[in-house]
Amino acid sequence: MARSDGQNLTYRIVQALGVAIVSGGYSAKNPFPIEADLCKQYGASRSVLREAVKMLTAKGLLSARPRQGTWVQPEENWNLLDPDVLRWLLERKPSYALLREFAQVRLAVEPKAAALAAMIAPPEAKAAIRTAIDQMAQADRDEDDPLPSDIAFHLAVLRASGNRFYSQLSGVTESALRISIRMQNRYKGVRRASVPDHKKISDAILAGDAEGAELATRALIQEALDLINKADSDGVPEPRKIRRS
Amino acid sequence: MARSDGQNLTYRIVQALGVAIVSGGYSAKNPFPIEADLCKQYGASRSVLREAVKMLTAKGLLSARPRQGTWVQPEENWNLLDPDVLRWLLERKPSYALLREFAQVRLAVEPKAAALAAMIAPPEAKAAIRTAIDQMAQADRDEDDPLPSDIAFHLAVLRASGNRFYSQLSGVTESALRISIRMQNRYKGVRRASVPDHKKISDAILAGDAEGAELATRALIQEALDLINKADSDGVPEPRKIRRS
DNA sequence: CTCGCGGAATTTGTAATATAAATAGGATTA
DNA sequence: TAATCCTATTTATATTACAAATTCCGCGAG
Repeated sequence: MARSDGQNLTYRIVQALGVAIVSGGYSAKNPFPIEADLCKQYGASRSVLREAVKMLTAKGLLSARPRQGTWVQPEENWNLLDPDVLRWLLERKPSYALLREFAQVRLAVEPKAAALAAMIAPPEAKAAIRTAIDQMAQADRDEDDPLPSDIAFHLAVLRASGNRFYSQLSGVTESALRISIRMQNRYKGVRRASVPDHKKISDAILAGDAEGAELATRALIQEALDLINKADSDGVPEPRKIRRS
Repeated sequence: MARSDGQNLTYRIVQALGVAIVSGGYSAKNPFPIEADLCKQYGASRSVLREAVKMLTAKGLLSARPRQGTWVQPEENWNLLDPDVLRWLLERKPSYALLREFAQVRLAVEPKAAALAAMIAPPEAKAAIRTAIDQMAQADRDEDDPLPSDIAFHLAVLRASGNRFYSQLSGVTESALRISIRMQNRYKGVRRASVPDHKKISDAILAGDAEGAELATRALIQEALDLINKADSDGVPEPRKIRRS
């Protein structure tokens, strides 16, 4: 995994700074430090520190110039669709606004992905969908945590679409789905995901019914979106941070 | 601009390596070089070179380990939605497949963005849409290049949606739109974009007609998608590379 | 007093070198 | 043959030095 595993120093600093930045830890009255200070703060050499800063720059979080120092980019320049950035945001600064916007993305994309999957998914991709839905049902029967198979199902559909951008979203999606679904299930007061609703989607895809898959997916995600809006307007506290792994 | 302006050595190397990677310039028989060789090749110090490699790592293109060297990640790990990565891909290795997949994304997202814009766009956002459509009409009358205002229109709609992910896509979209629209216009044999079709969208948004905006947008983009598929099946040569700026 | 100019100071950019850590691959030995 | 150790290679980290960009301040001319 080339992710920020925290194995080596550079990635640990990327992680720490990335979280601090998206959490709003730097501002006008607490500007982003200069290299020398960051070195002291993290007890790292200038090399590693600069490499970490460069990685965050590549993700649109930072920018630097000689004599002016390094500063946090305005939020609209952040690469929100970078898996790391989105994960940091959702884990450290979850908000109904962000969950709603992400649900809107899902509402736009997943039904189309399901339709494409119904039309062109190769056998292996269909098998992955079938496996996921089976495991969901299994978890439901055993009263296990349905979250992993729920996520796996949505990812499998996105991948089965054969569209590289949709597949890409699945990487972005994993952490977002984790939070969305968890919130959804907690709010509903049940730990069960709605197996029948998911089954409807997979049946349609496996049967090659594009329109049915699209409609069923739209219905499922619309429900999730409605739930977020309801929780928001009901004044339910924002979903809490994820515990450190 | 924190983009790869080519201003300083690091960004020039990021650009050069990024392009080489997405163009498929490295493979089993031509593996990614070790740091020492890259330093010689680009006449750069190890510091700069490592910083450039780290930036590409942050975009999912590379991965490295002691003793094993640095290697190109499988394509499914690339951050396709990173503006740099997508631009490199489209400028250097345009293909109908990629254009089609991107059009599918637009088909999923832009109608929803238009609908949201109709519902909640603040006055400034609506003004931006109005300006863009006016300039399109102007360019049409004057027989100027309609491309810039065409792009501006689509970006304005995405931004007006108030959804940060959609706005994000607009950054990603800019270069993709440039190629898509150019291809579209060239293939149609006209340099004119279809002003009436765009006008229909903006009218609906400005009137607060969400459904109308969604439908009109879907129609426009479906047409673009059909065009790509037709050009592909007609065996029209792939869109050519963009000239160096 | 104001404007412009130049020099000093600060901060990132680049270079060069040295050492540590990880690990693949070969040599050695039981 | 198999387990172990050794060595070579490559990235990871640290340190130092200097270059380049740019702000800021002070000084002098008008």
